[in-house]
Amino acid sequence: MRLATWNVNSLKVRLPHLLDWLEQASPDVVCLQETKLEDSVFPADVLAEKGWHVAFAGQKTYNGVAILAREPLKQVDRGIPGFDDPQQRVISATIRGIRVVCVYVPNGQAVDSDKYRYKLAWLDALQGWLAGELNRHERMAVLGDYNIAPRDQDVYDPAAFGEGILVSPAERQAFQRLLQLGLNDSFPEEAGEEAIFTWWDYRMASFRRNLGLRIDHILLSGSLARQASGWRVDRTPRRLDRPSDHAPVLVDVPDSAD
DNA sequence: ATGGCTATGTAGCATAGA
Repeated sequence: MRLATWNVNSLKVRLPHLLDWLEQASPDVVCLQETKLEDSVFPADVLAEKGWHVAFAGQKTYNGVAILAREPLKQVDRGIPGFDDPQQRVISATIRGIRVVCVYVPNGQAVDSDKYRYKLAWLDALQGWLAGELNRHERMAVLGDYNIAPRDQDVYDPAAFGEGILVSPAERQAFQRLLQLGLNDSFPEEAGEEAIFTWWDYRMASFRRNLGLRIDHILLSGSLARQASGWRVDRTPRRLDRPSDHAPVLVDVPDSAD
């Protein structure tokens, strides 16, 4: 079972890229972020024609998340229970016995801004919710755009970022608290510096110069993490005309026979 | 030099992203 996450930065613009990529990369489950589409205009028909089951939670202009799967999605839930939020940033579903949670973590804009405080509160709510979810679901995957680079090596120029957003101690601590729940980063510890970034700024020819960040992550519960393999970033869609600024991240986990 | 793009909503720029 191949799991993937991709911040498409407008599904309207990126739908052709997505359809091509689904054929090329042959994932079984795909979490999308920043669809920027209201539910009434989500391209469910086009995806259904290609054999995809879909669940989505969108809004106008901003945010929006979706899960695509080769098999039917069960127990679809939207948002973080108990955290009242008009921003559509979370959708979850069970596919083939795996609880899949798709997250679009707030950006934070600037340290100490209202949006930064919202980001930290949001992460706190996410952690509280996932703690319980992990007790209910042994096989669980939390995929998405976390807007956090966990280590200095995940940033092309750590000095330039200092303690700003995406790398600030409070954000990194929030990420570590997710790991402490029993979620494991499927990113291999032994990975070098090559091909680990998942986002490159549109400006400054950042992609060509590989000035990027690793901010999209696939976290797995223990039983899944022990058997996961093949973590990788697929940079091919980032090379196309009018690309998303994020590249898809994939990992393979074993199919549960039952 | 702290910018440089891109997408959206909306009709010349403002907001947001990371």
